[in-house]
Amino acid sequence: MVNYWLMKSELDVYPYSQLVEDGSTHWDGVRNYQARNMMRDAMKVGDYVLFYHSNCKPPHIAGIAKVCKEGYPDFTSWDSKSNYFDEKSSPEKPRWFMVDIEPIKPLEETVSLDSVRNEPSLSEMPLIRRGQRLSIQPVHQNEFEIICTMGGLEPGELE
DNA sequence: GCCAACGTTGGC
DNA sequence: GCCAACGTTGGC
Repeated sequence: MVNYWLMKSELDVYPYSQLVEDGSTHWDGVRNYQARNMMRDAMKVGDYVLFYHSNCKPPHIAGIAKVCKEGYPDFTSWDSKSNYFDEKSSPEKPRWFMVDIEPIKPLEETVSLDSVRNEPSLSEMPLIRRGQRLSIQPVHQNEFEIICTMGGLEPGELE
């Protein structure tokens, strides 16, 4: 069964356009256990991802991506030169995990945080809950489809 | 196992 | 730059 997710990325760190340029990317650097568990245990190849730009005005959902590789150890965690280095993680005992994602389609029109907030059928999304900082969040299928539609895409015409 | 101090996220 | 929310750390 296909699941749906939202992943946050700071606009000036890794925008959706960079994902398009790269063709795919490994989602390294997540150092939060809840987010790790979702990547390690729950995210499956073929799951859809809303790609969210944070730290910009206005914050918004920029495009659709797809999981193309399931949870595996985040090798930056044992690279002492990496910003994401964690001395408690090793290839033998990895502490952190990541997935790979690939772009599917940018939204025709980005969907701002405000418009999510103003859409009653999206009122349950953790994204708009005050103080919600999780960088990966589960999304319901109907929420995913509503956002696609708001962004000018037919949910059915995604590959 | 409690909880205060501290760090990070991220909208505003 | 501010600050609310919340996760983590570490002393006890």
